[in-house]
Amino acid sequence: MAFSNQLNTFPQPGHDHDLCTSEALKIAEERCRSLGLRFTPLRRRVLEIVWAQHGPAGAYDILGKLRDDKQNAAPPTVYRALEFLVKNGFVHKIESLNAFVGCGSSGKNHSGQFLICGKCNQVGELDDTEIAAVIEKKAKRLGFKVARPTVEVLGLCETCDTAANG
Amino acid sequence: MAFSNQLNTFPQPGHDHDLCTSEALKIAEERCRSLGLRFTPLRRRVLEIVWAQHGPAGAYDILGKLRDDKQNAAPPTVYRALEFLVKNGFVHKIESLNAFVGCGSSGKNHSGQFLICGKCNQVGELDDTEIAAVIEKKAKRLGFKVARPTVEVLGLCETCDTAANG
DNA sequence: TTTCTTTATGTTATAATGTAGCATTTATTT
DNA sequence: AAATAAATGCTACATTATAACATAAAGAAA
Repeated sequence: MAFSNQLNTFPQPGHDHDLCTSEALKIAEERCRSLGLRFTPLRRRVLEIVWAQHGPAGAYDILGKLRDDKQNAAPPTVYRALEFLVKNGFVHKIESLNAFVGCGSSGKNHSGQFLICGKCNQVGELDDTEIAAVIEKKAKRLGFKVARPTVEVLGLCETCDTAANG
Repeated sequence: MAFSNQLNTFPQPGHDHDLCTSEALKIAEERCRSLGLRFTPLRRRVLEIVWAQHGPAGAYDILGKLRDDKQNAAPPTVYRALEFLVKNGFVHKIESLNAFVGCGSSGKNHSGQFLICGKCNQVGELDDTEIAAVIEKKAKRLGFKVARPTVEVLGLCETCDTAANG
């Protein structure tokens, strides 16, 4: 399957937003089927909402959106769906923002590396093996066994930087 | 000034805990004086409490301890002191734990790199220029201007790993 | 010194984020 | 069809963090 849009790295201003979402949903659906995971309507809907933002979404933002078509939704509704989506690699939690973003490379490597623009709040996913390798190497040197490495880089994306400084 | 104890990297089981604390306080005091910052009794006490744990401390844990000798302390009391301490590099916030640890290298580089043991909850500070450089390089390649890079590695420290797997 | 100004702290209330626990429903297996 | 397991509904609550305004303390200017 070939996808026309970049699900990785930093999202470009003019990119096709809806296409990202529909591709992500399709990938999740397929992957769940092949793994025997239950991609329920609720989980699907939450994933859709997360992607619709194409930027970090707080759990309560998601809850608000979810309530548009599901009035009885409560915090656990969202948190449980997110738990499933995060556990299975369809969504990442950005710890420094207490927010969630769709994973641009579900199923592949999951290094958990993010570029967070402090201006437009967009998040780019890096998934860089060299970064992962250096972290692994240095940790190992200290006898530390790496389980889940996280890199969250706050800064300024190219678009915002250009807009600000020419 | 030479310090006998390792304020950096992963704390060893037998290390002199109190010495870490007193050294960290001394460093903070000196640095504040030289920079014209106000190292008030409250801020000093909060820093002391953070170091006393020698592991990540939640804001409300700190508040509890603070109340032992300051009954009227409230959340803003602690959060404001922490804000000062973080801003000036004496304390780091571990985003993935919503907790705070004393900075082992106040005043030097502040790469914000942490090894977090999921077993004993100890946190080691890395401060590795190679890791920082790779992140910087890869971000730059995407036109991203790095402001504050954070690396939080969840895993198992040598002590816990040895204890578990021989 | 005395006043002015800034910075820090006190205090109350509330916002934002996240979970526990148990009932009910829906799916899967036997 | 019955039994089991998984997911969701739902209430209540726990944890983390901040807003807003009053007071006090420190530093700068007169």
